[in-house]
Amino acid sequence: MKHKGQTNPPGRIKIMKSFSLLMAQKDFHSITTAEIAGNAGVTEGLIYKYFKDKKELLYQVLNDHFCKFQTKIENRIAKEKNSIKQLEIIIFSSLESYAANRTFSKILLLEVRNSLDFFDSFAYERIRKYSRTILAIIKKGIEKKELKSDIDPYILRKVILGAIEHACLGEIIFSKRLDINKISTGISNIVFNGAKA
Amino acid sequence: MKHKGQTNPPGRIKIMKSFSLLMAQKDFHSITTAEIAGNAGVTEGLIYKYFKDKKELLYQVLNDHFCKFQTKIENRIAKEKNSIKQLEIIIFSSLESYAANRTFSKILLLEVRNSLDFFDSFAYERIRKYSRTILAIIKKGIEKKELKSDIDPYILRKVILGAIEHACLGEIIFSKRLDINKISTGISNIVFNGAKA
DNA sequence: TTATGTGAGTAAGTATTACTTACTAATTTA
DNA sequence: TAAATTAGTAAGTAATACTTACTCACATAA
Repeated sequence: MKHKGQTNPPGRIKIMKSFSLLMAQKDFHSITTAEIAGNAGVTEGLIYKYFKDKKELLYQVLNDHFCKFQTKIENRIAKEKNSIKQLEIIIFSSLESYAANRTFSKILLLEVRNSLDFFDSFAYERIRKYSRTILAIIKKGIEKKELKSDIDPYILRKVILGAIEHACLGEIIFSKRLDINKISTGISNIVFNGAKA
Repeated sequence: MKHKGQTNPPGRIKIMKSFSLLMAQKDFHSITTAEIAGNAGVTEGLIYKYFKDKKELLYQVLNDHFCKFQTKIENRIAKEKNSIKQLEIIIFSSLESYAANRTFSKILLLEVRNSLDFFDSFAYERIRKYSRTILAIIKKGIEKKELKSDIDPYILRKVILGAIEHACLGEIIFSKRLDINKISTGISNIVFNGAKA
């Protein structure tokens, strides 16, 4: 019997909670279905009633977290008109979100990417949408002459996203503190003003 | 009986070649030890004579590729004195290396990071060394006033490495072509001159 | 009231897979 | 030439992701 995904029964919630908790402690592959079910207080079989496989459970957890982040950031951006300010909000908010939610960060930066399945998932579609938003801001910024006309919008997006992700990576892996203010102003300074003397 | 790692017997070479070939086709976790051994024309047991486990095989392959890359880039950098030029060489050479060797790129950008074991590996030590080289160039650049004195060397390194990695990511995942020249000059332009009009 | 369909959950598998053990055969070294 | 080391094999085993076939509770309609 297949689950239609309309309701959210207690078993399903318990499985996701149990999995999130375990993800905070160890990496995806070393978490077993027996563990997930055991900590959730359900049987292993139930996992497969609600999720196609272990990976889909991972993608669902990621999607849930990303959803909350996305609405928050969109509200913040809407309050600003200047494109550079908007991009600064994106840099700051992304760092803030990574710092505040380590499990989410670990999944997004380290775990989901190694399987091509992810790029067909609903969670990835959400990320693409976010990425398109950034591109739109950059293009608008060039149009309004707030950004240089000779820069490639796609490459600027890559630089910004890459810088954000790389800035968090070490800190996430080794569970270090993230000085959000310092890093976000540092990135903005380099990306917008340049490093050349 | 344990292998001491002094020699490089045919079986070991065949296993690494077989594994590299499979990595070009699918992701790490969906490659089985039976497949590796089968394609190499050896038995499964032999894998565990030369490698502690499947992960160590992955790290070894990465290490081999990285080794070649590192000597090449160090020669190129040595020929340059200006720190900005040196960093431009790093950006270009990294992109070139990622583009030329997809298997290596996939392993480095997508596969090794999800296990903490990697960060204890010999391969990671090599990456740290490379990373220290970049930092040294940046610090020297600030000293020589080729780079602005108000930028944080650690953050500039993060921006550069993040931009490089992110620039390749999509192209690696979806097997697209990489326009190295365009992307490397694009990144350099933004990082050194800034995006603000 | 009773029949029926459905969603939530369980119990007991199975096939696959990473890894182990205990063994040859060949080659090097003393 | 004897001993020790290295290269390699064959046949396991324990664990794990996933499957199958079932029960129970409950809503709704005849």
